[in-house]
Amino acid sequence: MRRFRGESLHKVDNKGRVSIPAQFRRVLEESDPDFENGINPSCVLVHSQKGKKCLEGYSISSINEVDDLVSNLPRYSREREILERMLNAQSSYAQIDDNGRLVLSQKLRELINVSAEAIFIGMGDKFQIWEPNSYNDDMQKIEREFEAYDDSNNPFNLLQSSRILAK
Amino acid sequence: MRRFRGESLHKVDNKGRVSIPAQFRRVLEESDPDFENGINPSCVLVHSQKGKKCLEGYSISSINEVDDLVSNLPRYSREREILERMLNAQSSYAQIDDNGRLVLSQKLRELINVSAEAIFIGMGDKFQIWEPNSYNDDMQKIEREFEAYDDSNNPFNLLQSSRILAK
DNA sequence: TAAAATTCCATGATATACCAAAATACTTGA
DNA sequence: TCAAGTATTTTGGTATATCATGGAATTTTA
Repeated sequence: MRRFRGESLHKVDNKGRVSIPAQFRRVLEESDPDFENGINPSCVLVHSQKGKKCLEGYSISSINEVDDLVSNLPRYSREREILERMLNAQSSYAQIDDNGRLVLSQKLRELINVSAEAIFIGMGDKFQIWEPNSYNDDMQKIEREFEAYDDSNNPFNLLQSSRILAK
Repeated sequence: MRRFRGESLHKVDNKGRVSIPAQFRRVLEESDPDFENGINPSCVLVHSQKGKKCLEGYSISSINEVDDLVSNLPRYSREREILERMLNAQSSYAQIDDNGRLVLSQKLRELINVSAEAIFIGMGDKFQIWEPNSYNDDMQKIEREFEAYDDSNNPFNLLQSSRILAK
């Protein structure tokens, strides 16, 4: 599976239109069955936690993966109700236009405080959309947090150990 | 399968007419066999859950799924009797008109305390209709409930853990 | 026949599709 | 390695279609 990688800054016009980074588009195309039929690919934008100043963009196959897990929970369970509210109620389809853009509604722009520019961040099987300054703040926060670890409990160790366990 | 996503606020006129969010209509069209024949799609409105001040709208295919589950229970069991009452007796067909609206009868409006406005909430394979203030209250309740979870039993873990298990 | 419900029509607002220029990246040949 | 030509991406502007909504006309019901 192709992954979302890298950072990419884009203009947002007054209608909310933004270009999706071309490489991201390749990922979305690869995982949207509609694309086969000559239709522009879609993605799903999720704003899961209030106070979180970014949107998360999922390819069709990765959002399906998440939704299928939710659908496997008992239909009228409280956990399912909560997850549907957090994931489905706080999300929207976004179809890419012929020029490779999607539109962020007024509401979405306000949620993440975006006006003239937005930055796209590759996160593997999803990507994030931030107002550039908010992103810098968040990135600094993450870097500080990372530096505070010592060698023994560095997050990278988690990769190392599960790899060993797997073999 | 296309899913109901997002929140959408609509006017209700004094005859009880409300527009269904256009994206919701697409979902209903996709799953109503009648739509093929040029007929406007229908949905089923259920108002069963105790104390819950909302209606739940099902697409034809998802209400069928629920009905099939009920049908699998022993024909004369008490549980089945109860569920038929809650799901079938407390529900109604609603056909969408040419302008994409449905009408909420006086009775339904009173049940959920709706007058001038109603908000539609995407919940995956169904949607909910709320009086806007009631919805805000309910959403706050869910957020508080969500925050009260600790890392070990957060509902999102249900997704995460099964995802790892699957691999 | 009056009230209620449904269908039909009209319109401003919103969102989508279409076209085109500017900017960037890629290819190829010397 | 460079440079010219080509293709792709990003971006702006405009036209078109769809949506949400209100009101009138028609049908149904009691």
